[in-house]
Amino acid sequence: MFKFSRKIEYGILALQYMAGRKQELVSAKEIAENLELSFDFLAKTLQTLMKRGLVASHQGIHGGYLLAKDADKISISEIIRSLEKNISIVECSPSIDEASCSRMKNCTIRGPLLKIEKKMLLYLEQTSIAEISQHDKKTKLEIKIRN
Amino acid sequence: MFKFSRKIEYGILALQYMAGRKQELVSAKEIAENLELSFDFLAKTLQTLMKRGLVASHQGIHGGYLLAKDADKISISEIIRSLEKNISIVECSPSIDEASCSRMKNCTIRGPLLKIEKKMLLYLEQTSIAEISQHDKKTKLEIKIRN
DNA sequence: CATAAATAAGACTATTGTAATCGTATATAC
DNA sequence: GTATATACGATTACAATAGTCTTATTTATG
Repeated sequence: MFKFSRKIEYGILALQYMAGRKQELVSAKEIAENLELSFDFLAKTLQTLMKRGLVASHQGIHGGYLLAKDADKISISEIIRSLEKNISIVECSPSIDEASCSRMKNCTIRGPLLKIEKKMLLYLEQTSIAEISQHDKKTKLEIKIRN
Repeated sequence: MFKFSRKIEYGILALQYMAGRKQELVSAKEIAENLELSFDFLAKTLQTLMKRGLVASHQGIHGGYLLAKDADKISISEIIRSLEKNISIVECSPSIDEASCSRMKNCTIRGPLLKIEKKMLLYLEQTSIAEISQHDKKTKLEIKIRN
């Protein structure tokens, strides 16, 4: 549990890449080659981000993608929410009814867990693509995401 | 992604239950019946928590489990670390070598992600079973964890 | 000492979610 | 009209989690 999925990884990497080329159309192919990502998987990820309004696309020859808004307005939280069905750490939403969970009436831990979740999501909300890039430029960390 | 696994759910529920019966031996059967959990799955979870030193066990008739330390000394983070292989949100550890990831040399996001991770884990570290129980007594939230 | 009730532990299967791949359609610059 | 790009659905492969079952071991107690 608790791993960032490859979708999220690809999303963050691609958006960050695009942030470095403001306003320019960047093709999925270029991103995949430069970051050594699977083209197929990246393409699908970018298409999802497009549907969710994080990036804009342009079809046809010389087409590609660009950020739909400033990098400092795109939070990690928003990326996750765009790519995953559900960002919450607990499966039950506030709107769920009693029939779907027998523990409903006297569950003792959901409240506290939602509090934890709120804190974690707040931080993800506060961290933007711009910040990540900034951080990177400063520290020049050499690290990897996945084997 | 980002869901608490059933193991974690069971661990938190069981530890909280045991916290309410300080020093007493509580059988897995009792916990399973009262919280309506799968006995098999709970038993396995408790055995793991025992190996990790979070609970102590007593075999034989009238046997059971009890907390190995005070409820305010058991953090959510510790529970997760005890039950999952790896709590980190990124798969690459600081000790990993370049051969295992081609992006190693110029990965731009791991540093920032580790920073995010550190923040989240800090909060999980700061939240104890005792706090969760406390929270519950105050608020009497009626919620559930899973369908 | 026999028995019942409890934990300990490993093996196995099922289910689910994620990742990866492929084929085809559509748009568009030239 | 062709080459190159995105759009999108279908399908397969794989891995992690969840769930089940069996057997062994421990121990209080009559």
